[in-house]
Amino acid sequence: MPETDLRPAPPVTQDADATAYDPTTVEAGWYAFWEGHDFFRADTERGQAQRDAGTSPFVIPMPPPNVTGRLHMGHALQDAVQDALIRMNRMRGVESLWIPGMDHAGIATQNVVERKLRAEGIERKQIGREAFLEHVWAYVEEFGGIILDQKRRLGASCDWSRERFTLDDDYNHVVQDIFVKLYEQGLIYRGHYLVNWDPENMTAISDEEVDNVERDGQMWWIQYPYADRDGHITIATTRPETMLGDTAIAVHPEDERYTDLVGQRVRLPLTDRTIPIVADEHANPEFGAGALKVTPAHDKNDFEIGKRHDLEVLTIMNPDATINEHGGPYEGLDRFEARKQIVADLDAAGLLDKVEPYKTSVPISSRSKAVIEPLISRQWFVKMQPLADLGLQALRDGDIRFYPERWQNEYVRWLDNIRDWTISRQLWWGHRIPVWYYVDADGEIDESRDFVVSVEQPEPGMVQDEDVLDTWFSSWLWPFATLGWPEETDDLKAFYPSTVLVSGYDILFFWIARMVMAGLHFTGNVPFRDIYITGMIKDAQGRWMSKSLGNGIDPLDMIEQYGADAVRFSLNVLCTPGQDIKLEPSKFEMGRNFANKIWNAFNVFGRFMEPGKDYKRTRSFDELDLVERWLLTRLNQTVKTVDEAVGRYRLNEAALAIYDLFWRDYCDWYLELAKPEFGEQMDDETIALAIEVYEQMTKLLHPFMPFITEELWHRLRPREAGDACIAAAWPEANDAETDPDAAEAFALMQELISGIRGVKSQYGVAPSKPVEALVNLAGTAPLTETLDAHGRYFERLANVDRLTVGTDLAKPKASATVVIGSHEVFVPLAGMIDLDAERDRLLKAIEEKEGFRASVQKKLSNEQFTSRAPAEVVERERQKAADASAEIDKLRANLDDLG
RNA sequence: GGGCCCUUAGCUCAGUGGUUUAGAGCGCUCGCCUCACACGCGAGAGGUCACUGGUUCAAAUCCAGUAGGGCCCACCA
Repeated sequence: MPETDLRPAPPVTQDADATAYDPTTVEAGWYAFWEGHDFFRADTERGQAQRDAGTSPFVIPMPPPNVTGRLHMGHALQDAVQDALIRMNRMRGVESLWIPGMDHAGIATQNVVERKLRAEGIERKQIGREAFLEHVWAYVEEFGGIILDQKRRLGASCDWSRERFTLDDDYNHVVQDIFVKLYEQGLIYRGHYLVNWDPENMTAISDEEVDNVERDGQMWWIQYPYADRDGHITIATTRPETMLGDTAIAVHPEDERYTDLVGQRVRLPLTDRTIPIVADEHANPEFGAGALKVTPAHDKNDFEIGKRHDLEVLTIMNPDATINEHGGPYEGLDRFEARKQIVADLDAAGLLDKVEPYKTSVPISSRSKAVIEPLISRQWFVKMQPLADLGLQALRDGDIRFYPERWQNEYVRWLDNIRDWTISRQLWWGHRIPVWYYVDADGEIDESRDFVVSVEQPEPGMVQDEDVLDTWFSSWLWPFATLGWPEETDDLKAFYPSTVLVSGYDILFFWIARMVMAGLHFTGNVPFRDIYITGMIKDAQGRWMSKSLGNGIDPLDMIEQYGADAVRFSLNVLCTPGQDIKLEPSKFEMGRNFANKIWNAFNVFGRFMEPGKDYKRTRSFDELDLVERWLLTRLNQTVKTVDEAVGRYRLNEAALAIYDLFWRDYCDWYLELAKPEFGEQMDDETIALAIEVYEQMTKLLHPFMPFITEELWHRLRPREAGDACIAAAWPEANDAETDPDAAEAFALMQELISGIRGVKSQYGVAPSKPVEALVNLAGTAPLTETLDAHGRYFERLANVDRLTVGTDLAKPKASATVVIGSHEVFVPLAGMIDLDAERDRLLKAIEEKEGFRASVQKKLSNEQFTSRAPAEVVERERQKAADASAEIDKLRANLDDLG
């Protein structure tokens, strides 16, 4: 063999009894073969040439998985879809690029390493930033990237030569560059604001990283005594501990109960402070006591009220959510401890009016699951409105398109209500914020001097901002940063914008919408034209798969058990765009069984092939046998169906169409007729046709089941070293080899044969027992000839040893009858016919037909229908009624005949 | 509070440019180790397409509403 032939050795032939397909050996070798031949690598020059010629290369940016992640079913689903699209387009001759890579995943990765170090007795803070980051890098070196190998197991044909990591040096540079640009454009600003503070990770997070969870809580009604006279005002709160930071009471300006109290002061219980009562529209007279405690430093609405009334903003918590020095006796207590204590103290002081159960929605950090504490803090933000406008405009202009379309509503809704993005994170693992500060004599940041925004250190001695950027601040650049932007690289010119993004709806806001905005803002172009939203994988009960529930299904277990091809095929069949998938392992049996079918079907002709011989058909289409012309017709129809379905991103429809073609048409009908009898040989012409169609189906199936198809590709014919299924030309529908008449004739024979089989089954005649059959056609001579010439079909498929075809055949005594349209089949069953059973059978058939005819006639008797519906439709209905009548007549005549 | 999705055979789901007798996989029934495949072959049973009303010649499909399930966003403390 030539040196460049990297084909794996064929799997050891299994022994005669073990006929089930074993994917393990077949799937082991081909990935190296593909990679070795560089089939995954997109060629920039070819891509550019295609773009110049007006055809865009086909490009998918792979959603980069977390560097420390493991493959889960969601990845497997999306990869199965993406790889199918990539392979299909590559076979079509479109330069195709699937860009792989990984995300540094700031908080997630830092947490993993922090936990690991803690288990070893090492605290992050003790060893310091630099040492900690060394640990993280070491961890990433050792355990990172496993997920990419797992994708290889699935057969993902991504271009590894273009692999990127969001924390690579050059990527890091791009991120920092972007920060500087946005700052200079006035789209990044720094400020003290109330942010979502995660006390567990001790960092700010964005609004999108907060989940609101409904919980059973309590509402406490608390008395605040007036400062200057007797009595009190009662407020209701779900968070009594925050009262330590109250700086006002608010009542509605038109709330008559309180109008004369506005401007007076109350004594804040448990502290020695007095605070004013202010009038603010935000207080709802209908809710609670109508009076509202105002804690500007720990509540978003209160913060706004505070601004309106120029109230003091008093932060009472430390970053770890313990009470700070403003909490007096409660200093040092955790916020929930403090709550208990404060409630107890209020109760003791007689200031607690009542406590009632109350459902509240609690903000939870999606990262740590800790309860978010709104906290004033100095952070960096991106001003989003100008970017959102771009994103909305792109959709309006039709520059991006969602599949399924309804997801654009979510996209629009989010962008319409866009809020500024908190991008700074108090972490160490991530892209350092490119901002520099002057230091004073004590080495502290000199707040009196302006900071400098710059990638490089502007002056010796300046210190860089300690914080890093939100992970998504790097991910949103993925589609163009991976292609070399901001350099005008050849890759960028050839492969940007990409074609389609395949992702789940869970990251529509986090990632997809932001990529659109970044693409538009920085490159002036959308990052991708199509957005294919997949559903999410759920367990059999419809619950999210999670570690804590232990209900996850590991794709690698499934690959081991069923094979990668089976997993990929099944996932593609199950995947209706935008719809969640309830998954259980048994779902993969469909794919496994199919792979087994494919494998075994090859043997039907494979065992007759001479090694090394290239079988080529010499017969023209017209010279082919009827079933062969039918098969080619079905093949060509299926190619059209597949192309059409894939054009709408309906890979499930495409996969099922090929499945049907292969199993129902090719195996169940064609092969059953093509395979030789007993010890006979298969002639070369038959082998050639069997191979030809099988080869075409191999190509159609390759995007879904790359391994088994590649294996069989090399068994079908002698192949040159570089000849591979992955690089084969995608089938094109051949109208010259499509014969609707043959298809129709064969379809009729299928019905007749099924009818005869049905009679035999009904009367308990063994399928292997030969029977006689008379086909009484409704008077068309050419059809008679056709059927007559193909008695062999009836013999092979229904064991009809004597077939009579005619137009005026008399029904033999003691025959069972099947009526197909206006045609009849008589099956003489002397001695076996059960008159009562036959009568029942015919009666049932009559009943069904009459029901059908009645519904058609009802339509026809409606004058509105006949006058208003298109003539063509009415005619079709008339024909249906006439056909049904003819069939019923035939059935009745046969019934009468029974006596 | 606003919005979206789902409800089709025992189970899991396709199908909604309106018009053949609504499909698949699994399960079920009957018969088959028919020399490619029991991960298989043949033949069957099984559905008033959640409910109500409307539009239409014609509705599983379009519109309105109702019920049940799920999700997203907002959040009057």
